[in-house]
Order: sequence, then structure tokens, then C-alpha cells
Amino acid sequence: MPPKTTQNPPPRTRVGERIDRMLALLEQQVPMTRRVVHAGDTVYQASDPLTCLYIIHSGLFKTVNLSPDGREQVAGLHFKGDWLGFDGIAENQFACDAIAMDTGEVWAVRYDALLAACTTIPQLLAGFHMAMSRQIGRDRDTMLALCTLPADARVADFLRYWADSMEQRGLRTDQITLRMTRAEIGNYLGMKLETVSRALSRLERDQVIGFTEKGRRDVHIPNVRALSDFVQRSLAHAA
Amino acid sequence: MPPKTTQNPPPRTRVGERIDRMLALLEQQVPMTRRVVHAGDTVYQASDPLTCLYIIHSGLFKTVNLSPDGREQVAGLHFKGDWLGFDGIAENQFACDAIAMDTGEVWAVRYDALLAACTTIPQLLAGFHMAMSRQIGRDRDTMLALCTLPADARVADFLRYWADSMEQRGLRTDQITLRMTRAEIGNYLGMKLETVSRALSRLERDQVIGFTEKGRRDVHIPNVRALSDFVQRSLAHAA
DNA sequence: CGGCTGGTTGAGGCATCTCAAACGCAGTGG
DNA sequence: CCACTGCGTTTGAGATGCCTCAACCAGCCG
Repeated sequence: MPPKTTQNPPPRTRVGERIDRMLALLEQQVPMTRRVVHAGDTVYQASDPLTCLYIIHSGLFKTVNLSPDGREQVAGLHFKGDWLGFDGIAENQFACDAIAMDTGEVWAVRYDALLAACTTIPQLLAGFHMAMSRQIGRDRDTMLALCTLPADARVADFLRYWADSMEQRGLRTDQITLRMTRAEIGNYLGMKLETVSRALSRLERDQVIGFTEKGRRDVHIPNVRALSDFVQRSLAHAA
Repeated sequence: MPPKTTQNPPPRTRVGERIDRMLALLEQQVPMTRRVVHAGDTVYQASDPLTCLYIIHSGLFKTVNLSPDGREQVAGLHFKGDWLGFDGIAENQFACDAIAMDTGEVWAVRYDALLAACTTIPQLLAGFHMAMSRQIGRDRDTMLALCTLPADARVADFLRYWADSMEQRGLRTDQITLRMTRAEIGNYLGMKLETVSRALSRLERDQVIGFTEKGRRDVHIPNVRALSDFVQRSLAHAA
């Protein structure tokens, strides 16, 4: 039996509380429509006109960026409390596809209604800006990882980010289900699926992660710190 | 004598007009302080508390992201009309260093004053959000290039972006001065300085760019389209 | 002049990609 | 129940693009 770091009910977290406050604020102050989605459903598509932004109430989403010449990339992963659609504000139409990777619920908020509400509710405006800012910060960190980490470490860092996101939201982090194929992970991390597979195998061999019973899609993470340590070791070893 | 695509005075451009309108709006409606900077000056540093955002009135700036373990990366390049400091809104303190690469001027606007003005001037709020959104879109495009383009194409795409940015602002695009060393370019693009140097040499050999007289820091771009074409050829050749 | 910084170029090594084979699992239809 | 197929994964072997290391060059400044 693998070691458990925690099996307690979700603890209240600072991030979790912030998210809940924001959701409650929206619910009370801004008209919105709830929408239940299932794996594969698109929330919006590139070139759709922007009328709504979407905030994730539950579930897991990806945004897929694609260039005129047909290259495409998973540009971001989004969890409860994240917004979808910031990319569309500049041109008044979306620049990515936003796709559900799992059953979940998004709240659609008309952008004009949101702005109207923001003029009278400062916390709403502040929360909105913080969300955009956080998105920018995350993208920057992703770029940093892409540019400075070798493949193995990039995969480890990816898992660490996933686990951190779960933890911040009060969800269990010791066992996560990757709802992405190796090819998708590779696309996100800028490497080929075989490289992802090898990296995961090495992480397993080093006891940093484990796989649960049948199938190798659920990842067992006994200790999130071990992932960070693995990244650091990769860097130290290179130097 | 190299061919000239244009030697006209800067044409009015749509982007240029948008930028000028935004600058004028700020000037009229929001208290701000102008600050002249020179190459190497820092506009703000990571972990500084955020009180102001900065909009670029002239000059060229970079933002440098750094991780706790000491890795660092040039995360963005910023021209006239771009804002600096979005990264700091989430945590109320900056997450990057913002550094001038040239003589220029930034306008510092207190964030609280900006928000206050935004509540009464909808165009200001709209412009502000568009700027953040544009930043997100750019970061996404950068990630796409990092993940899908080989080194040569990445350098070509970098130059294309630079030239496009100049053109959008009504500046001449046939000859640009890279105020970055090869090492800095490489850091930004996720490759080593030697690789950048080789890529530039190949672009020169293929007549896609030229170098002006002495020194190889000024790049001559007779035709921006040729850079895009080079990128496409790299992709086609790979497939 | 001599030292320094930044750039170019070559040779060899290594990380990642490519190509290929085989496996496990789920779904389907006999 | 058992082929049989299809998709996602793993693993190996060889190719290659980029990195590393090193030499050399050009401009700049004290």
C-alpha cells in the first residue's frame, strides 16, 4: 500500500476562499447563465465574437492556441475559479479554443454586464484584474519552464503545477487523473509523446511518482515536494 | 545599395492611432508622472510593491522573469503604448524586473488612481483591459513559437515580430537595431547564443536579412514577408 | 597597445526526435 | 466467450538538431 500524505477532507485554503468569494460575488451581483459541459465540449472557439467571459465553477479545461498556418498548441490549463476568454477582449473575438477536459460547469457572464457591475463594485473589478494578472504570471512561468528546463524536469514541473493547483483548491493531491494523452502533454510542454512517456517512466523509477494499478493514466504523487526536488536535481546535475 | 521598401515619413496606422488615443486619454484624465529612462535603467523590480503601472511613451523595454532557484528569462519585449506591470496586480507586488533597453520615457500612473478614473471613463477601462488581453495573446503566441518552431524559424519569427511591432507604430521596418546581445536573444527564444548567431548567418546567406556596414548588430530587413516565408519554408521542409 | 566584451565559426557530444515494434485495454461483433 | 480492431502507451535503435567547448576575430576603451 502506497504511503498517504493526507486523507483528510479538503482543508480550507487561502486560494480556495478567494475563489469562493469571487464566485459568490458574481452570483449575487452579475447576471449569468450556468452551463454544464462534458469532456470534449467547446466553451468557445477561436474567431467567435466575444460576448461572454466564463468562470469555471467546476471541472478542468484547456485553451488551444492555433496559428494561421495550422500549428496548434495547448496553451493553458484551467481549474475552478479561473476565467476563460481573456484572450478575446483585445479584438472582441476569441483567439483560442476553450475545451472541457472533463464534466464541469462554467458560468457565462456577459462582458458588458460585468463591466457595468465593476463600476459600482470595486472588489469585483479588483478580482477581475487579479485574475487577468495571474494568467499573465502563469504564462510567464510556463515560458520560463519551456526555455530553461530539460524534458524530464519539464514533465515533473508540469505535474507539480497540477498538484499545486489541486492543493490550492483544497482537492486531494496524492492521486491525480491526467485527462490528457501523452501527445497532449507533449504538445503543451514542447516535446514529443515518446519523450513524455520516457520522462514519466524515469519519474516512476526514481519513486517520485507512481502509477495506480491498471493503466498508467492515473498518477500517484506521494509527495509534491519530491517533484520540486527532482526539478532542482535536474538543474544541479546539468551544471 | 540595398533596396528600400519605404523611406516615407511614418504613415498613420490603426494601431498607432489607438496608442495615441490611449496616451492622450491618460494624459487628460489621470494624474501621472513622466520618467525618462536610459538603457539599463530599471522601471521596477520583482518584489517591489505595486503602486504604479507604467505605460511606455517611447523607447524599448524588456521584462525579465526569474524563478526562486535563480533561472531567469527575458519574458517580454515592450514598445510604445505597451503597459508595464500587469504581472504585479495579482499579488500587489511585481513578479518581473522591467528594464529599459534604450533611452525612452514611461508614464507612471498610480494603480488606484487609474481604477478610480476607470469607473467614470469607460473607454479608459476598455483600453486597459484590451492592453492586458493583448499581453496574454502575445505570450500565447510566444509559447506557440517556442514549442513548434525550430531554432532558425524561431529567430526569423522573432525578427518578424519586431518588425511588425515597428510597422504597427509607424516606424521604419527596413532597418532595425537590436538592442540585445545574441545571448539575450537566445535567452528569450530558448536557445544558446551560438545557435542565434548561426541562425542569423543562415538568414543572411538566404538573403532574408542583411547586416549593415560595420558590426552585425543592426539588421536590415528588406522585406518582412520574406521572414514569414522563411518560417513557413522551415515548417514545410520538416514535413 | 592590451584587455574586454560581443560575435562568428568549427568539431564533437548529447538530448531529443524519428521510426518502428510490441503491448494493454476497451469496445465490437461473431 | 473469444477474436479482432483501434487507440494510447512503452520501449528500443538510429538519426539529427542543438549544445558544449574552443579558437579566433572585431570593435571599444582605458
